[in-house]
Amino acid sequence: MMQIFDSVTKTKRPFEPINPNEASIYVCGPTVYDDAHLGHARSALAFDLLRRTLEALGFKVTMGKNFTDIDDKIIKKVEATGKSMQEITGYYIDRYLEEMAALGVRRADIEPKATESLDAITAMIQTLIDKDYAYIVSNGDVYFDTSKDAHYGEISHKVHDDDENLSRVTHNSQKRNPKDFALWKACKGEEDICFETPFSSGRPGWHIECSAMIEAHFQGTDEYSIDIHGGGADLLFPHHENEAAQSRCATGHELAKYWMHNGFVQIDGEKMSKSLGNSFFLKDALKVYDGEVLRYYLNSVHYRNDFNFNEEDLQTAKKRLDKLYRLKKRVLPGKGSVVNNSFKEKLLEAMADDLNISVALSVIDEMIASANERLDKNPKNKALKKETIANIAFIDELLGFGGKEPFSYFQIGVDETLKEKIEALIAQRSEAKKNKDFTTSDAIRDELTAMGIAIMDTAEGTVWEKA
RNA sequence: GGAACCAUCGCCAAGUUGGUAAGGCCGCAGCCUGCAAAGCUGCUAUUCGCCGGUUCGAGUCCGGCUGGUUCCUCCA
Repeated sequence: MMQIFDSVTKTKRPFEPINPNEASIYVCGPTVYDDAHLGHARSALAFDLLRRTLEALGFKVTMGKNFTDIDDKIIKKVEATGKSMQEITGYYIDRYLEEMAALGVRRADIEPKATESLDAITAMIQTLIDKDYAYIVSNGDVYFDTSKDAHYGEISHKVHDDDENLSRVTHNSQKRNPKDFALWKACKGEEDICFETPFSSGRPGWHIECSAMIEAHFQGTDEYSIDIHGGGADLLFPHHENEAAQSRCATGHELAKYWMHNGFVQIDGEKMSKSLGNSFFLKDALKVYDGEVLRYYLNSVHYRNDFNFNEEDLQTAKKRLDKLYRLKKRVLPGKGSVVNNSFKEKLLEAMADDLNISVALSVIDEMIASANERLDKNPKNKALKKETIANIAFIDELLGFGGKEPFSYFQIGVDETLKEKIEALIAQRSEAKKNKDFTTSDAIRDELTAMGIAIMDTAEGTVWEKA
C-alpha cells in the first residue's frame, strides 16, 4: 500500500485513488522566462520518482505538468530583448525538456501551456463571475473574492489576517478583501500582451491557469479533479491555496485528494537566489557533472527535506553509483533472468512509504555487497549474474539509474584519442608485467593516475575508469 | 510581527503507531594482489542540540530553551 505525506493534513495517508488502479498527478511546471536551476531539477526529479513508483506498484499513471508561458517576467524579457514572446518561451521550454531528459526525467503525458488553454481559463473565470465568486473592477481586472469561499485558507492553514500583513498587500488596488487575487489582468498599455474575452482584454493571472488546465485535461470525479497535486514547498501559499479556492468554487468539488510539496535546494548552506549570486543553473551543472550522477545525487535525500548541494556530497554520491556499475561490469555480458523477489519487494516497500529513497538505496547497497561476496566465492555463478542483471534493470526502471553500459559509464568525458592512448599504455604495462618488469609497469600506472585514470587488474585483464 | 518545518557517528543520511540507533563516504585492521586498485571480512554513536516532564521503558510523546531553514511578496 502506497503511503503519501499529504501537506494539507500533514500526515502520511494511504493512497486511495479516486479511480481504482489509476493515479492522476498534476505538478506545477516552470515559468519559462529563464534557464532551469537545481531547484526545478529537484522538483521534477521528486515527482518523476513518484510517478515511477506508482507505475511499479501497478497504477496507471497520468501525469500533467504545465508551462507557464504568459507572465509578467516573460513580458519584461520581451521588452528587454526585443524578441517575441513565442521565441522566448519556446526556447526555454526546449531547454527545460532537454535538461530534464539529461536527468532521466520522463516526459509528462500532458504538457499544457497557458497560451493554449485560454478557452478553458476564460470559461472558468466566467463561471466564477457568474457564480458571484469573482468580480470585475473598473480597469477590467477580475479578482477572486476570497471572502465568499468558506474554505479559503484550509490548504495552507493561513486563515487569520494580521494587521501587519494587511498593510503590506492592501494598497494600490480596488480589491474588496486584502487576500483577493487576480484571475485576469486587464491590458495596461500598448506593450502588454492581450487576449480578448467577454470581461476585458488582458491576460490570465498566475493561479487560474493550473486550475483551468486541470479541469480541461483530467476527468475527475464528483469529489476531486485529480489524485495528487504537487510542486515546490513555496507554492503552498498563495499559489495552491488560490488554485484550490478557484477550483472548489467553480466546480463544486475539491481540486486534489493529496497535496505534495518538495523541499528546497540550497547551495553550500545558503538559499539559492539571484540576489546572492549563487543560482546554480542546470545547464551549468550538466557541463561539469554527468546527468545520471546528478539525478542520483539530487534524489538521494528525501524529497521533503531541504537539500544542501555541495561538490563533496556529489562526489560521495558518485562513488555510491560507481559501485553499482562496477557490479554491472562483473555480471555482463549476458541476459537478465528474473528479479530477485525479496529484493524487489524491499525496494518497493521502501518507495511505497512516501518515497523513502534512503532505505531504497540501502537495499541496493546490500544487494551489491551480497552479489559481490557471492561472486568472489564463485566467479562463474551464471544464475546469480543473470539475476543481478535483472535486478539492476529493475533499479533503472524504478529509480532511473544504472541503465547505462558500464564501460561507457566509466569513460564519460574521455574522447577517442585519449582512449586509444590509455589502451596503448595499458597494453605496454601488461607486457612489462608479463616480463616481471614492475618498475616499468608501475611507472605506466603512475602516468595513467596522473591522467586521472584508475586501473584495476582483474581475472579478465586490466580495466580502467576515469576517476 | 505572525506561522510552519528541522536539529541522529568526522561528513551525508534512515529511523509512522514509544521497547533499546539502517545504509553510504571517510578512517583502522585483515584477506586478495608482484605492489596497488577494485571486491570481501571485521572494527568505528551506551548515544540521538540543551533542560525538564509523562512512562516499567523515549531519538521517537508533552513543555521550555538554543540553533538552522522556510512561508506570510514573484519563486521549484
